[in-house]
Order: sequence, then C-alpha cells, then structure tokens
Amino acid sequence: MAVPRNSRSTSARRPVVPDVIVQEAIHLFAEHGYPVVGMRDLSKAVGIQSGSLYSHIDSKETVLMLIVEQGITRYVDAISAAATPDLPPDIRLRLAVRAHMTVLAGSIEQTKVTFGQWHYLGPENRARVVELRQRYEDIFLEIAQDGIRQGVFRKVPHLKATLLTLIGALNFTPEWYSSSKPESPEQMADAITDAMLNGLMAPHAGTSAARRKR
Amino acid sequence: MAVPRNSRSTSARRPVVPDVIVQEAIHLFAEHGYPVVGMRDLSKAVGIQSGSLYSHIDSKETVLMLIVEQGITRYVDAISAAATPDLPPDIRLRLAVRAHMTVLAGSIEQTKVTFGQWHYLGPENRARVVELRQRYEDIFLEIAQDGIRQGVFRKVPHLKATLLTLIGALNFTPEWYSSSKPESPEQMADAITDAMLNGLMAPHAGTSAARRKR
DNA sequence: CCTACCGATCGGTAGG
DNA sequence: CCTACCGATCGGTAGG
Repeated sequence: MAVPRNSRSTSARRPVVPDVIVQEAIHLFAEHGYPVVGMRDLSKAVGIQSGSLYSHIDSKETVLMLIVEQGITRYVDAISAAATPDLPPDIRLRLAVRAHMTVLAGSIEQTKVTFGQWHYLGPENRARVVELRQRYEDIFLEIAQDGIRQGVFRKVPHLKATLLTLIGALNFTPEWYSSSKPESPEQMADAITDAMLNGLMAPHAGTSAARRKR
Repeated sequence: MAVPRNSRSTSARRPVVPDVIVQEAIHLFAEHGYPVVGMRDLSKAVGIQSGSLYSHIDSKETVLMLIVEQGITRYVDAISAAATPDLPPDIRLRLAVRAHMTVLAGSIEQTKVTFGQWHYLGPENRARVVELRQRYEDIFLEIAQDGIRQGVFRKVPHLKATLLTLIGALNFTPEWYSSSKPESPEQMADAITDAMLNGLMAPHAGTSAARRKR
C-alpha cells in the first residue's frame, strides 16, 4: 500500500515512473490485455485514485511503451551478449536460446505483454518497437548465416522460413513456460535447441521418402 | 454445459449470422484486435446502423466465438484428415504441417483472430475453445509418440517442449505468411517440417560439443 | 433495418 | 495525491 514518494527529478518534466505502477501494469496487461484494462483498474491495484496516476505518467500508452521497450531490449542485450561471434555457430545458437529462456524465466508476464500487445501502440512507438524487434531477429539470422558459411549448418532451401520456425517457437514460450514448472530454463532451452539443430529423426534413419528411393 | 449452436434450421428464432457480418468482423478483429473494435465500426463496415446488428447477432462475443470455433475446427479437421495413422510418422508430420499451411493460406485473418484473440471470450466459451485447442495439439502428440514407438523418431529428452516448439512455430505462421508472397503453402510447410525433422546441422557434421569429445 | 436513447465506463484534466 | 468532473464512446435495447 505504501506508495513510494516521487523523487524531485532534476530534469523536471518527466519523473521516473514508480515501480509499483509498472509492475501492476505488467500484471494486469498480461492477464487481461492492454485495451481491456482501465486506468481505474490500474490505480486500484496501485492503491491510489485514478486521477493521481497522471502525476506519475503521461498516458496509458506511455506505460505500455515502457514495458514493451524494456522488454525487448532485455532480450536483445542478453542474447547478443551470450552468443558472441567467436564461438561455433551451433554453440552460439544454444547459448542464444539459453539466454532467451533465462530472460523469460525472470519475466514471463512482461514477455507476454512485450510480444503480445505491442500492436496497440500508436504509429510512432510501434515503429520504434518494430526496429528493436528486427534487431532481435537479426541476431538469429546472423548465427544461421555464419553457420551455413562455415559448413556447420545445412544450406536450407528457405532460410527465412526456417528462422521464423525458431523465432515462432521462442515467441510461443511464454504461453507454456510457467515458473511453477520444475524444469529449469536451461533444460527447456536445450530441448528447443536440440530440436532445431538435430531434428526429430532417429540417427541413421533417414526420411521415409529417402528410404523408398534406395 | 450448453454449447451454443446456431445450426437450428427450422423454426429458429435465431437466423444464421449473415456472412458479411462475420467477414467484416474477421477483418476488423484481425487488424485492430477484438476489444478495440466497436460495434459501430462493425456496423459501418457492413453498411447498416449499429442497432440493426442485433437483429442478426446476440452479442459481440457471439461473433468472436463463431469465428474462433470455426477457425480451430477447420485446422483440426484438415490436419487429422491429412495425417492418417497408417502412414509413416515422418510423412504424417509432413502432411499435417502441409494441411496446416494450406488452411492458413486460405484464412490468414481468421487464423490471427482464432489463435490470438480467444482469451477475450467469457469463461464458458473459453472452456470450449481450450478443449478444441487441446484436440489440435493432441494430433501432433500422437504423431510424435507413434514415431518414437516405431523408432523413426528419436527418443527426445523433453517431448513436451519439443512438441511445443513445433506448435509454437505453427502458431506464429500467420504473423509472417502473407498471401502476397510467391512461396506456396507446400514449400513453406516443407521448410518447417524439414527443420523439425532433420534440424539445421549439416549431415555428418555432429554438434560442436560432440566433435570435442572425439 | 432505422431512430433514438439507456446507463456505464473510458482516458484524461482542473484545481486544489 | 485527492475530489470532482469533462466529453466521448461503449454494448445493447425499445419501439417502430
């Protein structure tokens, strides 16, 4: 209930948004969806009157943007830091996916908002998010391209579709990975990486279509 | 318990919802999101007054449910029809993914609504959707289990995570597969299946970790 | 299918 | 941070 006092900021105009507001917004947006959550819901969760929110924030959209921008940035930073270019591509991929799952495990709800509600942002903010989002996808693109160039990865017919398979799988993780599960982020990451690197086929089995040819 | 059906044909007090309404709703919900679209937006798109909508529908949620229920059912039917149990598991998986992409290509916007907005349904409708959704996932589970039993697929350490990798990839497809692309649904399906069955690693290459061991 | 309208709620502001 | 309130818009209904 104790609402932290707002620090008198030097640059005045925009005070730092109190953490309670952001945290409650993450929780509400993740559970019910941004458009459905009213400012009165948020204010009630924070423990103040709805009008009072606006001495801390500029608008509802500002709060969403804050959550989404920080949300993606966290992934971009963690993944690009983990998958340094000097490592073998398959290891880089494994580390990238592990970084992804580690970030996820620490911020499931924020990730839901980040990857699931950014299209409710206005054109300006949305453009910025798309840019960050592109940077996120480019990390995996570079790993894949390096891998192919080095001969570690196959030269797949449709690299883009293959990459979107991985990215889609990662974007879906907040829907099923809950903190209540006993499995560690690393184990889940390795399961995903393993599927993407080695596939489902049993070793030396070959595809049914291939078996028919011989 | 009572599952809403609009299939009463004879003395139905409730007429079949006109196709224009459903089509415009799909378009608007897919583009802007269900909670953001007002009934006045929908009525304007249809070309009537907002009050007049209610001689065709019961409520806004009814329209969403119609879209979502039909949306999933289409996938369940197409996939289970394509992947018959008599075929080899890897071929079944390929056919299942192809069926998925074929349905997608024919209903991108409805799929966006189906997989992205169902949580806005009330508890009763949502329960029904979760059930259908489960059936959808179970198709892939059975293929995977059969494959492992027959020795065609590897015995992966975390089958559930591996399956959710595939399902996540498929659920993400409406975000990037647009009808304007020249690639056929089959080609995209095969790219995804190929990634899942054979992985990214070059043949005979082995993982970097494995290479270090020898 | 229309006009007219309902109570509720929305994001946000004024002025202390 | 509060009280009081704004105009706009929401899903839905009445009665033709």
